[in-house]
Amino acid sequence: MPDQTSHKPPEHTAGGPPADPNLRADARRNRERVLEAARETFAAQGVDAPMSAVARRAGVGVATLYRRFPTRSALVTAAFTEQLSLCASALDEALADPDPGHGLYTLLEKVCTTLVTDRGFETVLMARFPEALDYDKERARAEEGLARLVRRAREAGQLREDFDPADIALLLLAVTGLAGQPRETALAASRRLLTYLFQAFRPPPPGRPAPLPPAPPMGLGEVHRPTGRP
Amino acid sequence: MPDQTSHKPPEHTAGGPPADPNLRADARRNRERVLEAARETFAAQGVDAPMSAVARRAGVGVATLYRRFPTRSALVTAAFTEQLSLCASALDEALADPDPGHGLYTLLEKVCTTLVTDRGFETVLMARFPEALDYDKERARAEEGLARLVRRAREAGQLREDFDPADIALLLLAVTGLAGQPRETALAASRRLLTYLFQAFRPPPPGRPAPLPPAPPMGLGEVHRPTGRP
DNA sequence: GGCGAAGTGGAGGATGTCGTCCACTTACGG
DNA sequence: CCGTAAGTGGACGACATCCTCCACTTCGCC
Repeated sequence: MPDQTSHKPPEHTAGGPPADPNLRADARRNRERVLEAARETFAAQGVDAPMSAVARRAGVGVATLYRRFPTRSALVTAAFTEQLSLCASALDEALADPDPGHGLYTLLEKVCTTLVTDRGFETVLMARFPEALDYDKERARAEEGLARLVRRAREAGQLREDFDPADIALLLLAVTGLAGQPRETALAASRRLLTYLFQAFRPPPPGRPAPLPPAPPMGLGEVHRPTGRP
Repeated sequence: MPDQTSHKPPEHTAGGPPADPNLRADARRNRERVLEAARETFAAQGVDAPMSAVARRAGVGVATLYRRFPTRSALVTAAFTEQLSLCASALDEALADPDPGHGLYTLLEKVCTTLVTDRGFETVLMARFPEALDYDKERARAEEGLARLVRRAREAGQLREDFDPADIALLLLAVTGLAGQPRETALAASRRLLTYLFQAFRPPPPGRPAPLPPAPPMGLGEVHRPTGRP
């Protein structure tokens, strides 16, 4: 055989869904249980929930949790990776849609639903955990794809001339504000807000000039992170 | 002199700006310093900032703080009373405006600016501290006034038929989502979002039916409070 | 001035979370 | 089977925050 000294490609990536395939069976099982517990706990109590709560819910000792996910960021990141890649493929679908306006709307509806349903996800999507290193690449890709989608929709006359890609971030941030409500309420609110905004995003009828104030300087990756204690 | 026995009208209201008039001079001074420190600290670190941080910033011992404001709610509540009553008078002005649409817009712009500028204020405005008892009456009044304003604006043809008072709460909640951004960004974002939404709130041109999904069941006082730890 | 009550600051016990360490258990290749 | 290394749970020390208690200081009236 060509080689042997355990010279595995160095952990090819961090935080991702690839549950190390050379993990003992029970360990891998536990890892999954922890991730699920994390999602549930975060949804119920927010991303600041005590680690021990996650461990308890998973039926696992804290040590296990800390061994698999040394920091809270790692846990949060890993817990929402699935949702993240779901968003990524939703973006691909949107780009493939022949009707860019429809594609954009569908995409945002999906993302907003996730935002409002899986509480804590905004923390990851909105770059609040910079430690999620490989997300940077992912995010750049997303940002670029979004910009393309927006440009196309605008050229197709489905978005007003003064629409700015930052308005997407604006919308996502706004939806985030609804996330505290009980699930059904939040869903209804999110749908309604989205509908309102999309109507406002369309080119205005010729009669109404309706100028906008300038777009805020926000990109998906540039949203401000809440200050830790100084 | 005509009278003396300190028979001041009994504390005409609670929780408000009327710093107990029969408080020793230095005590009253300290109370103000604490309130200002609280506003600053909350703005910088959020309403969960340690009480000791507030005390330190005010240049006071913790005991002083706790004597004046026995609970965190009391402090938060008191700290934002001024903003609250500012909002109340803004509502009165709006109701007095002969153009209900303009009044509503101006009102919301003021409130949103406050929301985005004084971080932590949403906590009070959005009923996150139920202990603020007298707010209940205040809130009921606000809710009623808002409903009236909305009705008038709708009757004047300045709001679409399917506009719902809950959409105001929706808007405020959405703006809350922007509050984490740095001040200037948040302000720009808030203005832009408001403009978008107000355009969507106008009656649609006859050509476009543009139905809305149902309004979420939210009143100003019914926003869900974040779960404490169970 | 001087005295009493109101006011004050900081120490300190209670509580809760973090993250590590280590003696025990379990999977799984031989 | 059985040995061993991977895996595990919970106890534990460090640390932050809460809030109370009490000896000392200051205000303001006589």
